[in-house]
Amino acid sequence: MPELPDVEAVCRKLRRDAAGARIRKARLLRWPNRRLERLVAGRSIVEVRRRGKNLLLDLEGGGALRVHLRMTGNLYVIPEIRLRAATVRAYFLLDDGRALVLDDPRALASIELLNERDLRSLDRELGPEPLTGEFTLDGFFADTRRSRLAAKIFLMDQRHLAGLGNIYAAEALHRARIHPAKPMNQLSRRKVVALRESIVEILTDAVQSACNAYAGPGQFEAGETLALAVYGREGEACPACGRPVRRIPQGGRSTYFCPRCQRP
DNA sequence: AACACGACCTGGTAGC
DNA sequence: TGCTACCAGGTCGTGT
Repeated sequence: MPELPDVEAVCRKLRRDAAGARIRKARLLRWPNRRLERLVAGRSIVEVRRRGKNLLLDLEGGGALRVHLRMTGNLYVIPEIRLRAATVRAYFLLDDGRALVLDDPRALASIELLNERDLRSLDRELGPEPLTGEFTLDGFFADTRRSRLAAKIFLMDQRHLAGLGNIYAAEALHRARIHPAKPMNQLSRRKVVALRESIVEILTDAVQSACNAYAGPGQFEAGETLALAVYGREGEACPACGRPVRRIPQGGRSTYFCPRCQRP
């Protein structure tokens, strides 16, 4: 689930459901942490934000809960505590009887309490947000000149750009017609321009469709999902040229691309 | 610096 | 059916 668009959808939903609520009691089931439980109890959630793939729940009095959903995590508010699910890794009982739940089948998600200094260093460690004015062409281009990393690996490195993952890195490269193994500093300026535009377009669309899809339990679940051109489509026809999509390993993960549209 | 690999976890699915 | 092998949207640490 969670690359930037999915995390953004979760964030918007929580902003609606959790911002303003007071935490009565916190329980971390997967990684016992009495200190955190003690420190957040009684504090209100004043704002919910996203930085890259991190969810930040700002707390009254300073500091924030940082939640990273990793591969399969989800964070949501339910009307009351039904904690049957073995996949519930943490929960926060709210003053009004509802509960904020961190649900994660694979238990890879993480949650921690950050002070103001931690927040600043998190911000420094991450690259620009692709859907804001921080993501400038000049800044991005300059960054690409300093790296010989394969384009796909570069895009997934959160220090260059915050929020892309395996799916949207591959999709953006396909849209910009760039081979995933191309060394970043060998891309022409024209290609970097195209890549930047592709990233913004893809993520904008994906945020839109993620927000529709996550409208809420029971709500219109059926928001049309964003069509992926190459990700997960090994052997299927490239929507642009019809050649079969290929899968290659990169950095221990699968990269999907079209060998005709994306030449080395 | 770049890269390869394993670790963290569980669950779904394809193939035999 | 039951088993195995491999795959999965992310990051971190280690070693070469």
